[in-house]
Amino acid sequence: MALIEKNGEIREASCKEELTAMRESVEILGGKWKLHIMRYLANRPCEKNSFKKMQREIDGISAKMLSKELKDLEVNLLVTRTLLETKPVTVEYQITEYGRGVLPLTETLVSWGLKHRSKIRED
Amino acid sequence: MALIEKNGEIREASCKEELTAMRESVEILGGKWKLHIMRYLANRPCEKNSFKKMQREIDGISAKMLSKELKDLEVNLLVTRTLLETKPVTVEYQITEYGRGVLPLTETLVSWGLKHRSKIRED
DNA sequence: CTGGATCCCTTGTGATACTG
DNA sequence: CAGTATCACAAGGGATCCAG
Repeated sequence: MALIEKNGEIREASCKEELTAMRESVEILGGKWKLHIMRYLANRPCEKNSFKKMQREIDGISAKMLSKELKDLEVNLLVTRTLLETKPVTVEYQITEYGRGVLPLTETLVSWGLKHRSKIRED
Repeated sequence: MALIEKNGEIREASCKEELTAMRESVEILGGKWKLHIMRYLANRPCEKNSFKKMQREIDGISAKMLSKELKDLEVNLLVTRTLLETKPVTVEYQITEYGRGVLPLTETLVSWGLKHRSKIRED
């Protein structure tokens, strides 16, 4: 059972609240790239993850999508954006400590996907 | 670390294989309704989950989407479809034992969503 | 009752060219 | 280098009607 904190009190979330929470999670983390980006940054916590480098290394992502997704993730406090006053300017992205909270989710998805593939193949 | 079974041998999945697995999971379970439906059926394992009843009880879903989503879920062995020769015919859906394997995922999403909401509100 | 067919609108995503 | 603007297209999803 999931717990919810509202107006200072902690209680059990209702079924409807759980559904809403799930939908919000999917909205925030769903789509083709968000979790991919999170994993990418999680695997490179100490490197200089410049925009250009990310675009080169994340399989087929376009600048437009990378820009948009990073902005969304930043709004949700999952990544940080650091502008460096080099010439020309560079920008570095890093996953936040809070952002690491999505890693259990990506792990669940990875292992489910692997199991599912063998399940589907076996019949 | 996630394990993968391929050609009879078991080994650790490569980073790329993990990404592919994650993407497949999102493709199969993503979208607006799939996980919602799975939770609905998981909470009603013994009831007669007719198409009509589901459409009435799952918030704003249209017949088209419910039909399509259930078909997708059935192909992936996550739900079963039983045609009853009543007059007129009725159809019952149930979550499979295998399908219950997605419940840890929905729980993760629920609790992440609840935590995230309070996180975002607090600043 | 189930759910397919059709039409239509919105959103997501990609390609390319361009600016500070 | 880091993005934005624009165009174009595919996919997601809703409404309605209809057939078995």
